Amino acid sequence: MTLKEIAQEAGVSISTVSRVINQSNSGAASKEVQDRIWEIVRRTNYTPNSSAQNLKSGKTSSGQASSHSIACLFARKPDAITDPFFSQLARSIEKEAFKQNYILKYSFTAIDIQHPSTFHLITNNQVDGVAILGRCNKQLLSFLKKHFNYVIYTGLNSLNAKYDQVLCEGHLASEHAIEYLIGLGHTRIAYVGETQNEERYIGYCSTLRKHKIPIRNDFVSNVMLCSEGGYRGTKALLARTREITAVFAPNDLTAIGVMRAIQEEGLRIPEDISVISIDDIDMAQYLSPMLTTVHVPLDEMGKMAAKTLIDRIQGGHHLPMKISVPFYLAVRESCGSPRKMDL
Amino acid sequence: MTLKEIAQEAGVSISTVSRVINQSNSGAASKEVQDRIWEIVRRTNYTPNSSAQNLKSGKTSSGQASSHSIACLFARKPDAITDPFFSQLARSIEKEAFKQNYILKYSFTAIDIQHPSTFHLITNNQVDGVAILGRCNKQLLSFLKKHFNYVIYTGLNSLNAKYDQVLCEGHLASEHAIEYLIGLGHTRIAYVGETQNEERYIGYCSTLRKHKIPIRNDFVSNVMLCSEGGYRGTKALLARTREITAVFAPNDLTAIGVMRAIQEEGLRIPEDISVISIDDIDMAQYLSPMLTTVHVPLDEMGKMAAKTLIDRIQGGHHLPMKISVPFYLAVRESCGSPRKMDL
DNA sequence: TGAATATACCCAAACGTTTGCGTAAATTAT
DNA sequence: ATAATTTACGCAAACGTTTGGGTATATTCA
Repeated sequence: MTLKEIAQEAGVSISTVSRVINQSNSGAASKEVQDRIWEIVRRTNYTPNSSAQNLKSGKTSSGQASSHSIACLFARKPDAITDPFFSQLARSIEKEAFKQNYILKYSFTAIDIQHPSTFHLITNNQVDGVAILGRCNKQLLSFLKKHFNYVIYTGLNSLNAKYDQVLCEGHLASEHAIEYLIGLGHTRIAYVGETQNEERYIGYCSTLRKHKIPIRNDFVSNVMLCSEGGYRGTKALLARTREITAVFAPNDLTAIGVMRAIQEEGLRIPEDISVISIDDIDMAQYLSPMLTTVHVPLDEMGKMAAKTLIDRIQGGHHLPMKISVPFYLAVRESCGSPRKMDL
Repeated sequence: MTLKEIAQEAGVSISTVSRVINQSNSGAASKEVQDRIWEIVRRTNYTPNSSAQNLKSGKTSSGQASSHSIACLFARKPDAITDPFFSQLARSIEKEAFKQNYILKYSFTAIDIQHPSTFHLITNNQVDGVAILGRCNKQLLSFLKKHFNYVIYTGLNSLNAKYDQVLCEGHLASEHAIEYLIGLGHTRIAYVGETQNEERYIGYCSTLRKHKIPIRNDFVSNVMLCSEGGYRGTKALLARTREITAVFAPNDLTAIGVMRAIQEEGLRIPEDISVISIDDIDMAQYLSPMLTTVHVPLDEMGKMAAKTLIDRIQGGHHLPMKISVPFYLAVRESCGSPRKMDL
């Protein structure tokens, strides 16, 4: 079904049909004609050909055509989508976007965004804006800068002030967690997770420093942020030293592996070693012991991200906004005071 | 950059540029002209406007234009994307598709696929094929039937023989798990998970029946497939009866909640109650106790799904294929023999 | 009653491609 | 040397929309 066919059947011109369907008031049609057109539209299940729409309205040189759609880019690592932190974020972004009549058009994960075919799709003004989930490197950033007017960083602090951001301030979240441990009496706190470009690690360091607690190299295991990483890192850590009384993992996924490794070594959580992390993914409260973790309001973040991005697209604001979400410590079972003999 | 501009700069006609770029030999150009054109293309980073391409080549009535892209539809429930089973599947589909120069264009999760705006996007021949993740209802199915030539079911048995399928036979996986429990000596095996339209539940029932073990209503908790569901279902179950010696959960996510509930009641796994499930998501082996579960080769499934769908798109086969992936039991720590007194 | 305005419509150009057809010039065959 | 063929291109239509600029007819105002 095309406008032409509808026009023929309704006995009017194509322009009239177009205007009626798009409700552009400029050249209104009579109630009669409108009804006739809508009847045909509904009966034939007509849907506009978006290629034609885009082609027509996508002015190459000046304005962008609005496709009422946005994209999600999992920038951090290839399988970010399998990290609940990001997939939950994507889900809530989509939900909110949908509410506002935008759709989540692409959500790329394991692919190289700069591959020619992707490049095509992305650059043919097919999406109005992009939400970057996770940090992205310089190269990717400059690529995006070139091709998108509307970009928002979601999830992690990007250290880039040019675009909107909805983020969880990693160093603050870490501080929250570490302060809690210190409050319980811990001083020998290990770190298991990525250390490079990881502000959650920076928060770990700065908070210890603040309390004049030296950062010991043998207390730090640099591993990838996943259960396996947590497991391996902790195994190595415990092979190195048994002095620690607590482990801080930068995310829950890692903490799961950390806990496993500790328990496998015959140690108890929290009696022998406390475990704390950040994120509070759905399953955190169903682990044994229930994970004490800094709750990051993922759904709220996603919602805010979508709102902000769409507002920006619609010209609602022009200066880069930086929205930090609040978090709180979900105190559960995996942390306790260190035993006397440890102190 | 448009063909027109390139043509101008190269001093040739648009048609020539188009033909050179698309390497359609019909009206070849001289080596000289070709070089000149390609030089401009590369220098200016020209990318064809896919809207125009689609518009032109997407014959409404006859053949479809190939966009070298596919879509993923999370059909089962709104937040399927946060279930590692599905997100891992999506990831591997994308990976393989990308290898074959297809891209994963849309992946809808929490949205109503039949909403007008989505409908538009989907039906404007913007994707070559669709991979449905999870089971989908009649309504959705007939919708898809109408609008897509190429559809593949991935993950779960769809009981529909018209389309390609790459699946894990749920009842067999269940049988695998239950047989193992029975082999260990269990007879009082509970089920915690969805019961409607759930073939993993069917497998649970049929395997028990096969062994002449009656299916007790009070051993079955009908809850949603997530950690919370597992937790609540098991809590209710244990409030009802303490006779059970094992719990079968249809997926790992649910099993996490099941384990938590059991441990919270002061019972030990596997000494007091064994827990078994299906999927073997990444973190299954980092739980305490390590989860004994039926390993489903998700990466292989996704890979096969993408391969099959693309092969179908390219006309490689025409009859619906049904590919079942093999699975094996990953025996770990969460199952043991029931204590003597239980028997 | 005539002029101004509003209503209800249509025409046609444009968006960037692809492609059938046409046609000169260059090459080959006879 | 002429005819037949090939090579190397250009012209223009078409895909389905949107939209600026029309033009009749109908309504309102002075």
